[in-house]
Amino acid sequence: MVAGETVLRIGEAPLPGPPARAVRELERERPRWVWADTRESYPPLLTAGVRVSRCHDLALTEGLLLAYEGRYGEPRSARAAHARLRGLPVPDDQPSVPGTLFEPEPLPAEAVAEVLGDQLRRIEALPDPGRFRLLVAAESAGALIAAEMGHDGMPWRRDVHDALLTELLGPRPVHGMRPARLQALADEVAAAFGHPVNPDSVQQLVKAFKGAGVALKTTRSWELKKVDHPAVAPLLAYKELARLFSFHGWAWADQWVRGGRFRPEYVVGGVVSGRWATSGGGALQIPKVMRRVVMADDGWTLVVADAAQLEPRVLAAMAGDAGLARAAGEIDLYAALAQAFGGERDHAKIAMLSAMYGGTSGDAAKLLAVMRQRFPRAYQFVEDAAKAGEDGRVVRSWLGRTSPPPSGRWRELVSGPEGGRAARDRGRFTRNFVVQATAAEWALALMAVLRGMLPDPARLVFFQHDEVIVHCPLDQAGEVMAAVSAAAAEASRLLFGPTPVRFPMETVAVSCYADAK
DNA sequence: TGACCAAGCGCC
DNA sequence: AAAGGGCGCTTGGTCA
Repeated sequence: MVAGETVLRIGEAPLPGPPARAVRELERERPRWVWADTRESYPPLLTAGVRVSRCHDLALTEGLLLAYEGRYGEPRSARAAHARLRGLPVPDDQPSVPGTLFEPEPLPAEAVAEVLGDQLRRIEALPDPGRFRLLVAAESAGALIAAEMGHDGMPWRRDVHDALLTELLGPRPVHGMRPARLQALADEVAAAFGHPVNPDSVQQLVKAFKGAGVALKTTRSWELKKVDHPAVAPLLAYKELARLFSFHGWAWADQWVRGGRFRPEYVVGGVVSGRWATSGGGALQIPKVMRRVVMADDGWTLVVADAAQLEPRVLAAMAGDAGLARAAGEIDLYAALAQAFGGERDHAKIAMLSAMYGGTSGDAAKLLAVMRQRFPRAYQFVEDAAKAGEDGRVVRSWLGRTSPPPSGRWRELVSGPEGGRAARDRGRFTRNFVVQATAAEWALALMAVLRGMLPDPARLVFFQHDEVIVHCPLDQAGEVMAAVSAAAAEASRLLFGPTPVRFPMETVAVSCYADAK
């Protein structure tokens, strides 16, 4: 374990000396490092050129355990966990911004060992410690990967980015000005109304349309598209380009791209379902048009791998529904289901998605009835999750991640006149949670296994829910693609054991991300 | 002036 | 081709 200047492993005495060198030495035995917070301990090691293969992140584990134990929202830092053990005042979680305000004293190694021991005991007390141990391992591996991806960065060609922006917006404007193309569109909008209107202001737009005899509740794109007015076309174009300019324009690149690499800040488990979030850089919302900026280095390639139809496969495996699992043994799950839905692949797809997300529109009800009859266990699985949510109970993923409990506000609301609405909303959330959270676990397991199989110097450089990108030398492409496929099989074995459900990856090696798919 | 919220839209 | 849930991020606008 690593705590400040002290380095030791379980059952050993503290070792003196610079952490990086000691860690490098001990890493030869591939221990599982235990530390308070990967975000604090790992980046300095990476900077020193040291990588570790496995860890146990106390803070992430504490968060998972507290949620399982019905103590959602209690501080989850290792320091807080230690204070609770000792009956001391429990410090609030600090927003993790290293190097700002103050850096707390590192947690002593003895305290780290104490918290670890407590966590391991609590895990053993759970109904299925094996699954939860896998969850902890996967979450911790995710923390390593997130730190490494932040360190290595994703290839990002600033020259291509600049050319793309210039093509769409015009040359980079001086600070505070609109690019030429944006200004031209804004002028067109104003001309269409016959007076100046700020196209970034919802209020001004609604007022301007009202003056032109068009009543609008919102200025959402799909709403505007139904309106017949000369301002609509330039306004829609403006909105799209303005977003590009302010979200992923030159200023964004100045902040997030250095040395030909985009270095986002991932937040492992940042979404309640266990999906990752970002705390800057917007790595999970990069518009598709920007993918052409992501290019492999000379002599290297990008292996882009996408889990196909992940969520329905996860449901099939979890629910143990023989019929659905049989269909999920095929490459195209929806096509395999089509027969049950009158030969219509689209109907099968709508039925599955409605079951997982609580959809009610269009033909959903009719198709759900078919699903209930043909795939009763899968249907019942998500229905049970929805019922739990409506009743104010929590639900858990396959490995044991627990949904947040309902808020006090929700409990008030649900007993009021609009109670039915609040209950149904939460039912949709818990219905989706069990599937999305388990899919996130599968993806974490995939990445953890894949990371261990990658040949040096291949690197994971991007992760987006069910998609990964590996940057590697051209001559490693075949090996990496095979590793992706093997890792997917291993991830499904780890989570579900023997199952007819397959988890195919769509994998391609490309020099530019835009060429995938 | 800074804190906060809502709108809107990008990704899965 | 939709449908659902989840997020982050920027801007304008309000309030203290």
